[in-house]
Amino acid sequence: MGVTIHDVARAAGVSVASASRALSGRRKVTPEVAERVARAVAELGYQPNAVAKALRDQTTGTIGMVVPGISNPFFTTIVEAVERELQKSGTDLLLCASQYSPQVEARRLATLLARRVDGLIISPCDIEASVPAVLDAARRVPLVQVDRHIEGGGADWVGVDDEAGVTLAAEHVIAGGARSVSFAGSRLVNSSARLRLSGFERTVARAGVEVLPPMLGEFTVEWGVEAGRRLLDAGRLPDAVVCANDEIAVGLVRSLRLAGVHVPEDVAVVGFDDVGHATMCDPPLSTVRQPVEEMAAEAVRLLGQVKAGDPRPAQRIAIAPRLVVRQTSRPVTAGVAD
Amino acid sequence: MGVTIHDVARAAGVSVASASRALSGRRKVTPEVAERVARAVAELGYQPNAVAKALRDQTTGTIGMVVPGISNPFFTTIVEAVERELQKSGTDLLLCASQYSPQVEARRLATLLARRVDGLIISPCDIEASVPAVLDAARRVPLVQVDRHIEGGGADWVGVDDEAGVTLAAEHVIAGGARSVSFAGSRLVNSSARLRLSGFERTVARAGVEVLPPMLGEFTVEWGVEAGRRLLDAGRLPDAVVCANDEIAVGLVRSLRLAGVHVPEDVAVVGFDDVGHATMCDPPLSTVRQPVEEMAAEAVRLLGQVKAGDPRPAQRIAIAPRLVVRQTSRPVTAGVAD
DNA sequence: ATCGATTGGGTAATCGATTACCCGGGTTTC
DNA sequence: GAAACCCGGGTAATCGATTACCCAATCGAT
Repeated sequence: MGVTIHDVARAAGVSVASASRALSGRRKVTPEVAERVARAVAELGYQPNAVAKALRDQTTGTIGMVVPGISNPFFTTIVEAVERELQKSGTDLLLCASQYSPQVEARRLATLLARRVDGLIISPCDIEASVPAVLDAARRVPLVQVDRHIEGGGADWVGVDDEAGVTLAAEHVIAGGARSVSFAGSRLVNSSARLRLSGFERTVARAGVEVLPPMLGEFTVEWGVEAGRRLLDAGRLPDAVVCANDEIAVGLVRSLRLAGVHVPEDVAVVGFDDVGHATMCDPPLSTVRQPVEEMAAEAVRLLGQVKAGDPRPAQRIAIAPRLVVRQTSRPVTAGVAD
Repeated sequence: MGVTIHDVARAAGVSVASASRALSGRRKVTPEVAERVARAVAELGYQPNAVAKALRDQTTGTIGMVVPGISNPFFTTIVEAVERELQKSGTDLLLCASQYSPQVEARRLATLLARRVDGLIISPCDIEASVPAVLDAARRVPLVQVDRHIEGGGADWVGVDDEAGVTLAAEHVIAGGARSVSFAGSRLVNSSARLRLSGFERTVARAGVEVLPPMLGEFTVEWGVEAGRRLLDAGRLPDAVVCANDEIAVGLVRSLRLAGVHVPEDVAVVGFDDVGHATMCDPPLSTVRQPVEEMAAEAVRLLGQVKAGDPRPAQRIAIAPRLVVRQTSRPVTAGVAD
């Protein structure tokens, strides 16, 4: 079924070396040979076997990527950006989803390594449980983490400055007049969840506003809805809620409005990520924009620099996020606050 | 850097054949040998090279999947379902996005074939332009199309019965009292776009209601918004709009409501797909549910049956969709319809 | 005691592309 | 005119895992 370079060489009446050289152009051949090889290739429909090439060259021209889930638009946005970036160097992407499970994640890493990817980009699903698999992989091939990261400084990382992001969000609602604030986030199983909460707490403490206990669940719309319900049940609403991502914010806004609460008049809401659906929800969501394109470019660039098991101290590149004020928070114009 | 089975054999003091047999269990070895090989593997951190295995076995244990884009939640849902299904047989998925471009699609297919995937699952982005690449690929490896398909019967296909789906949607709004209807869909570059329009036209013609000219753009929220604007500009609204997917429906509902039009009282809207955001938009969207999980299972099953370049006539498996009535259309209760 | 069968282990071929190495013929240079 | 050099082409080693094939040892049966 497979036509090999031997078949091409035979059909062209030359040796496999000549055929290979004619195809790769890595050594000169006479126009005559080039011509006959080209004709043979066309006739036989020859397509080089990348598996054999990979074995011989000890490089596959692929990099593996592991993200928690591909139904989360934030991750698909990163994936697309990474793919675009890799395309420039003719590298292919092997994409895997860990399904938010450290066990699945470890298996995915193992098969990617078995397939001898030239590098790995990963967003580890658990700040603690992902550690051994990630460090082990980093020892074998160049690896960079993107967005989420494991604890300790064992591997390079590119992401947004989470703490700076929530600080922007919190200061924004406080500047808009909020005197009591709450936080709707995720259980602290990954780095984003932790840093966004800690950044929030630090900022509000400094500002001296009243802080309601944080609500921690999942990074989903459903959890946002549930968080809204809890606020309503508590009988007293904060002036503003800072959310750890857009999904939560969307759910929160929906459940508040369903109960007749006005957003942003009664409660201001700010999300995080600004991918996809922030603009299309109603009203459009104020949020903190992650510079996904830059992160992807930076991750790929960094991947090209790191070597497997490099003893050099790991780099952490935190890109500054940007606040995007839409309609779930009060715009701050000089002197208008409150 | 790479530890091979030779290293393991040496460390265990046995031949590579014994090491290989101890690992695969495909022939018996003495407990003594098994034990020493196991210890050597653990000590050296040996991990079999899947590239070499693939070359030798002439099978990679991977199948390739090409979808138009991974930011479309419908495709990611299918991808996840396929991945789950393949996991059962230990097969890995190589996922590629064609970015809605037949050229990119052809390139992706070529690299997947070069990497010697054992099979292909594809949702071709263009009903015409995708034909040569898809047929060529089908000649080389087992291939099944999912959801979208190319024209002509050249390759197997699994998907939803698009015409039956829009028929359900159209009959539903007509039963709900609509006397004038419109269709918001996509330009006819792929099979879904064509079949959904033709199914709509057939149904409304049969029902004898007034039909406004169809609006054809993209499968996006933005186009839905634009379609809503066009309806408003036209000065006269239909009683119902059937949309070719949920994104369009979401955008349409938003732009109508923004203009003060009541949904479903003034205009009923029905979408198509029922993945992800149909439930979380406001109000929740009535739509036609695609049985994604079944489609994925069926596609994988079919892939296991087809052989490359099989002269057997291609199969087309159309799964029946189901109407899900939520709140953008009037529920039909006996005797209540207008 | 001897012959055939069984069992477990080792050697080397295999998959397909690349390339180190070698060779022969033509040029150039002193 | 001979030595040194290119230049283009061919042969075979290489990457790592698997396994066809061969061999020696052991066992059971006659």
